[in-house]
Amino acid sequence: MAFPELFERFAVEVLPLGVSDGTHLRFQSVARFVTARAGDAPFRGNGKDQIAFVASGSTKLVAQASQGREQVVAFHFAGDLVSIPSSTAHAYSLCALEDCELVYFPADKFLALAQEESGMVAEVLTRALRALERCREKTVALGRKTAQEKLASFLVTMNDRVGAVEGNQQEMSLPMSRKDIGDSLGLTIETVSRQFSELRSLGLIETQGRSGIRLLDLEGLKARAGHVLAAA
Amino acid sequence: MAFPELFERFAVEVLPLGVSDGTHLRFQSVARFVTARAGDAPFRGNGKDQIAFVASGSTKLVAQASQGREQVVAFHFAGDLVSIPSSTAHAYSLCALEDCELVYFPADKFLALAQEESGMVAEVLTRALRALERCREKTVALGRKTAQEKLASFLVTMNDRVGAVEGNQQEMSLPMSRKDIGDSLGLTIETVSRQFSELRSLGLIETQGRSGIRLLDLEGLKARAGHVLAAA
DNA sequence: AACCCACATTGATTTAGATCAATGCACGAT
DNA sequence: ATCGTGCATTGATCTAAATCAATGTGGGTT
Repeated sequence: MAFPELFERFAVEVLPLGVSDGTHLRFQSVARFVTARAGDAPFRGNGKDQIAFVASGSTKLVAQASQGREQVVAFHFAGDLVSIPSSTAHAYSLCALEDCELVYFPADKFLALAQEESGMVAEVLTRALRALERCREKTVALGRKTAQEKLASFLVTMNDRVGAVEGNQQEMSLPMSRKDIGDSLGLTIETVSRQFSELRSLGLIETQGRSGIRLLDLEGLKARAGHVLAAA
Repeated sequence: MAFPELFERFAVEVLPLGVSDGTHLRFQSVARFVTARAGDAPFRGNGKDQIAFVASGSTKLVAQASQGREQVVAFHFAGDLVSIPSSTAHAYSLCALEDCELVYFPADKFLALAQEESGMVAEVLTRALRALERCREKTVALGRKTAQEKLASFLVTMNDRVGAVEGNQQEMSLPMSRKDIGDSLGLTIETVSRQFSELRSLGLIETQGRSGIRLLDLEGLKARAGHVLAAA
């Protein structure tokens, strides 16, 4: 995709309707366009906060802990806006799961420009609150769930986010490896694999190759995910 | 504290300078004022997102998982703004650690009003991004750290947030119990207690009664926290 | 179509932290 | 001041998941 088209995709998703041409142009002038191959880490924390828009493909935001341990903090798909912090207790890097097209902005300039258009800050705020909500749900899983509950809730969440394949509502193709899933759920590859096998033998899922997954019993999975809905 | 004073504290902290009188009044008209005693859960998820401002005291945001397991998603102190989600996979409740004064807003009305003043949305966005950053750091701890690293990073973080007692930079009084700390770090009370003892015997901290903690060696604690800073 | 290699699965063993069980102590109530 | 209760500490045992160790397999490459 050519750069102008890339930026247009960002504009359509994130800039509110009726944004002024001036703002539009100023955003474009601070944007940096990057294409990344699967496995690349096009961005590493470099002391300045950044904001990335995922125009196509999918990414993971990874934090490094000591001794080579890694924690996947979030996965992102086309249309997502990612805030990448830099002055935190852990180094973060954004990493492509599949080939990706990304639009980068320095966070300070992005936020300053956003303030020119009131609807724009609101849009970014909405997205930030959604990201916060997802992060909190992940916190619950990491802190208080068993391996099986973690994987079950992961699959239910991903089913919502990556959407259906070829019309079947409960069929999806996951771009991340077992290692990525483990690093996201605080588990090892082996435990993830064993839980996949377990869910398979319980008749809740079917796998096809390395990335194909069909949820045979969404309600059953939710029941095993340890969710507790708010009382009405 | 009387309600007008309570609201004023919110206005000073969150409303940007020079906000119009009209907006100021409209905010006040949708606000609900609540005082809570230590241990109270003045707010339980009820189907509508809410925003709470902590005027005084401190709170925890707790998510329920199945079988009575609880995860503390965040702690809050005077001056903090909390977003309380409702339609998530887990039921959340805000709970007072000490006697508290709170100002509640329905999230939809709060956000609509915020858009009347561009600086206001920006302020809320800044706070949301800070909350997101904290939540991500917590994710790293929960997913990839040992009990000792979890407690060490918790203490370092709290030292930043609750600040100093009586001039001593590294002395603080924590409002939360061992149970709360465990529910925040994904550990049991016993493990938290054992790690307190361990850090004590390593000469890194000193405890005084149930809530007093002195960090004797902040650098030593950070070294045991498993942090990995971004390379310059 | 056959090959290769990284990824995934399965099995055996170990271990960090949970659970079960007393004991100790802080701090508010009397 | 003392008392009693709930919180914290310490100890013994158990277990879910990690680690160590092969073996299998999907999917890209030639």
